[in-house]
Amino acid sequence: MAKKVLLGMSGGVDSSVSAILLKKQGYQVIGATMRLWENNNLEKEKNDKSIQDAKKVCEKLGIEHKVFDLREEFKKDVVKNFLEQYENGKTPNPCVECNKSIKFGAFFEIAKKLGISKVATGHYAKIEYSNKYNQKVILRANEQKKDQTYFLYYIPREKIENIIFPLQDYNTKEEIRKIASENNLEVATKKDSQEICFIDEQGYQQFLTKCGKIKPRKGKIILKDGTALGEHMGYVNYTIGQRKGLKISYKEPLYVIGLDPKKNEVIVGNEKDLYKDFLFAKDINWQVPKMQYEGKILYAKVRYRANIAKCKIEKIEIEKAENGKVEIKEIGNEKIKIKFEEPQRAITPGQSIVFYDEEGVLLGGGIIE
RNA sequence: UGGGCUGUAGCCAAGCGGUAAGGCACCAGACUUUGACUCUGGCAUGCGCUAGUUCGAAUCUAGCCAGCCCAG
Repeated sequence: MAKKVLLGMSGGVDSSVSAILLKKQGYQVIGATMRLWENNNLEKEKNDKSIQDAKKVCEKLGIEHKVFDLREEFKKDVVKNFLEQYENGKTPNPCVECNKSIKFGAFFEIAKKLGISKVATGHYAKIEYSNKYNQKVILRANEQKKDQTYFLYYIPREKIENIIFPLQDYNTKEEIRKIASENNLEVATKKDSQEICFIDEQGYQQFLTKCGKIKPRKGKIILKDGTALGEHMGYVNYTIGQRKGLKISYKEPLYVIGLDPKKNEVIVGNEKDLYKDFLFAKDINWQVPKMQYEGKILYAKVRYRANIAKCKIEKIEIEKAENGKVEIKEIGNEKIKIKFEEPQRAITPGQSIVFYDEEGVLLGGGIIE
């Protein structure tokens, strides 16, 4: 009997082609689309459309299609955290949390209940057995530009061996689209999705106000030395490194270099002020045995689209609660200090630092403080 | 009131007789699993106003207006 695999299908090109590839490899594929976020009719329609698209693909391929309602989980695990982080002046990356809790969390559990041990998604990333680490590891995609491993570092290590990324041997989106059109899939020309999936055209500022009940208050925009230059519309609307929307004319471009939620201030400076060569991170998850890496040279990305930079873990501390006891957390309880060889631009609290080895193996990552 | 200085796009600013640089801001598009960054494109038929000199004026002249500074 063919091995079963539960494939997450968004109705897009990538996951549809994944279905084709898995089938070709001899798997019994069960397609599944998740309802994650529905706050109004428009969003419901969007979800229904995605489900319809995925269903059509499954029908064409002669595979089973299921729909799962994970709205509660999504709200609890992803959206809540997203809102809290913004309120604290951080810039969260919900996809990281979603992959851990939803796509490779709740979705994984559903598969298990259905008696399916393998889960697949249309991510651009690779999984291979590594002799070096003696386990299956996630690797960067062939094409660096499309690589999505940045969002995958929170997947618990033991789950990797049951994950399949069917697109892993392809290099470009064009190849994927070609396969889709060769198989006469309507979704072949569907536009790439972008932005955060639960944020609509109105943008995240609207979202924070409506769903998070965050009331942005006006405040000062200041330079490092305290000179007031203008007024902001609420610190939640800014992220470090941001240039657009400050509405301040100055002798040179100004960038946000810090947020102060307590004083409700946005701190700006010039481009040079954006560079730092160290950072602290917490909630670290390692996907390979970590002990081999303390003090060693690693490669890391500080933002999804940042370049990979050489760095070193200077210090690893175990986080302790106020009573001095070691905190037990689901994800690691370490706090680490990273030192970069070259200063990095716009290191932003709430974003992730993701580590790789020199061969592109995803080692792990954490949240920047 | 007298003396001096200034007046170029939303902000800053070059130009000093030959047909309006640049920066910031803003807008549009590209890129994007971050409304970040980056990239590309757009952005004064007109230089406080009015008259004059000149083939030709933002540039020279006169008057007026506005703002700033110093004197009293």
